Amino acid sequence: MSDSWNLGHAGATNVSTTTMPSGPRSTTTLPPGPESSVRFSASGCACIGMAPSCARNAARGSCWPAAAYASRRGSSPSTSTPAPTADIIRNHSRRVLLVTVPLTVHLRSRVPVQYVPGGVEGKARAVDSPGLLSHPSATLRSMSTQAARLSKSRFTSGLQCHKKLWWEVHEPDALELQPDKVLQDLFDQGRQVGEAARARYPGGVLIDLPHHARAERVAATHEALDAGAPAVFEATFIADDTFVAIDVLEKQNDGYRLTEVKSSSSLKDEHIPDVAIQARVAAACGVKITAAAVLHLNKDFRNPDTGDLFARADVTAPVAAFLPQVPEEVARQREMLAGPVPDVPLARGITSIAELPTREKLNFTQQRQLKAMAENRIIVEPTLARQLEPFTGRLGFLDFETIARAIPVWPGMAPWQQAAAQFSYHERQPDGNYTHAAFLAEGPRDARPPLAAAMVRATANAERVVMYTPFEKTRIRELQQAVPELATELAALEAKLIDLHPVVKNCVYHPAFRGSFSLKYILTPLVPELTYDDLVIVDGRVASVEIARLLFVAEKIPRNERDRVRQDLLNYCERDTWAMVKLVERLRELAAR
DNA sequence: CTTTCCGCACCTGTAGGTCA
DNA sequence: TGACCTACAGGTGCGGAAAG
Repeated sequence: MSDSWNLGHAGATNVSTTTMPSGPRSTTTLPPGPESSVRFSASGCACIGMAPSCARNAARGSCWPAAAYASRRGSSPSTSTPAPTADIIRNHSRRVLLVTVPLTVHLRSRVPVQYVPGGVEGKARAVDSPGLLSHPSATLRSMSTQAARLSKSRFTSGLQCHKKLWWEVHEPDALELQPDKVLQDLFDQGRQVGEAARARYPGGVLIDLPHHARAERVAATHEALDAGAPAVFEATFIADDTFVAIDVLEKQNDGYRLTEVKSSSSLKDEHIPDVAIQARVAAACGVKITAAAVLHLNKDFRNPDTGDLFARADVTAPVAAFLPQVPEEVARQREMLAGPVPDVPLARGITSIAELPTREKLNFTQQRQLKAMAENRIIVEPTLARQLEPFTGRLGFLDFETIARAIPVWPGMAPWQQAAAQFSYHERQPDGNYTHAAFLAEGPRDARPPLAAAMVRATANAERVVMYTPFEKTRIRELQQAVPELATELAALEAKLIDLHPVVKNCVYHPAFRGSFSLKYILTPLVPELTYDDLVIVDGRVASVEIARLLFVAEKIPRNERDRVRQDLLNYCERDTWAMVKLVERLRELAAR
């Protein structure tokens, strides 16, 4: 069974930083009684303990049980005495560790229906006629324009987790539900992609009315369809309390093709229910949907105009197969929403290290982690000194911040491709002092050539250049393509790179790492005197969004704010490389003890 | 001599962690 | 949102030993 987990943030029982005033904590404990008893068994499956349930803040990680079951593998039949096996999953929203163990306990909890990717082929016959997504026996109340409680996004949200949906409907203004800068940017990228897609449909009519003007939108959609528009953008329908706005509804022979525009660069399983709810509602409103498609970004497109920006994937068959489940799920969600907040366990499993089965086989890193937690102290392997040996001589420390746009902005770039737009570089001089060099792109022009030139110049004298995880290495390799005139120098720089991440992972564990070896997690335990507390930007993803804003919408930002953000970015990136400097110093001390 | 089994090395697909 | 890397599981193919 899988050893590919780490002990995660187990034991960190209350690491949530969000406030949950009326939050789900009350549902996090296993009810007393036989359900909470635990015993091992060779067959059957149940759990130890119970993890905090779905937070109303959008847990983009999977809700139980999909993730738990997806990650479980069958136990080997060849093993005569099967050892208890454990799968551990992490609740991304709250960073709580979960383990499921094959046991024989049954929980009362209801198992929500989940869309099972790949499980749809055999059900295609459930649809009335091949390729016809409209359902003649639709029982939905057609064309209702009263307050719709569900929507496409709410439906897909509910498919993931009923409790998540409940909070989104009943407390939409909750702090945790407000999109942060990074999510806001993601939405914005999606909107830009949606708008770009419209260029493909000449003569298309946009339902250009406010989102809340439901009745007017529905009426305008009808009008456009009746007028014979070749395509309608944001075509709006309401049925059975569910509101949908279809990205593109395209006239095709005797019916319509429904197209959902996605900013992703591939078709995903989760797109199917997304399209299905739209098809269902439109069909219930009397629109004959004969085909469904997802229009996503094309990985092979290159800025400015090589290939097609979009790729079309026909999803008629999988959507048709999923369709029969939609009305039932809509009904379940509406019923659930009418009641109190549902008791949905996010996952079941072990929530503390103490509960970990002792026979569980662990790899070296896990064993070290367990030992460190048991003894509540830092553990340093004797091999650390040896592993630090390459980190000598004239050492450089390099960190990038990048931009990644859905619709590529610089020559030769693909959708979502990351490109370095900023770097920070510290270099240890023979006298023991450190020099610093930095670069931050300015203006919409391709930043890679000047960045590469500045970086090549700054790193020329270094013998080795330290990075944390091979992210920088990959970007430098890409720069060789983007800036061919410096390819040789960039290749030389690439050859100097050494990674500090495996050194920490293989040699050091501190209980305060909380299961992670990312720089942000290990820094405070190892170098407590260095913090990010005085900085405005403390997260690479935020930095990335801010750089993009600075470069591409600069004219909308007041001059003084622009200067301030630039300084925030420079401070953040410099702190990251300085953190690596201090980290190496600290590791040396630990190795010398 | 052939067949069968086992351990081992190697390959491939997948999941999780990490970066932005 | 993507991509990379790593670890692991599971499959395959090989050689050698044991069994027939």
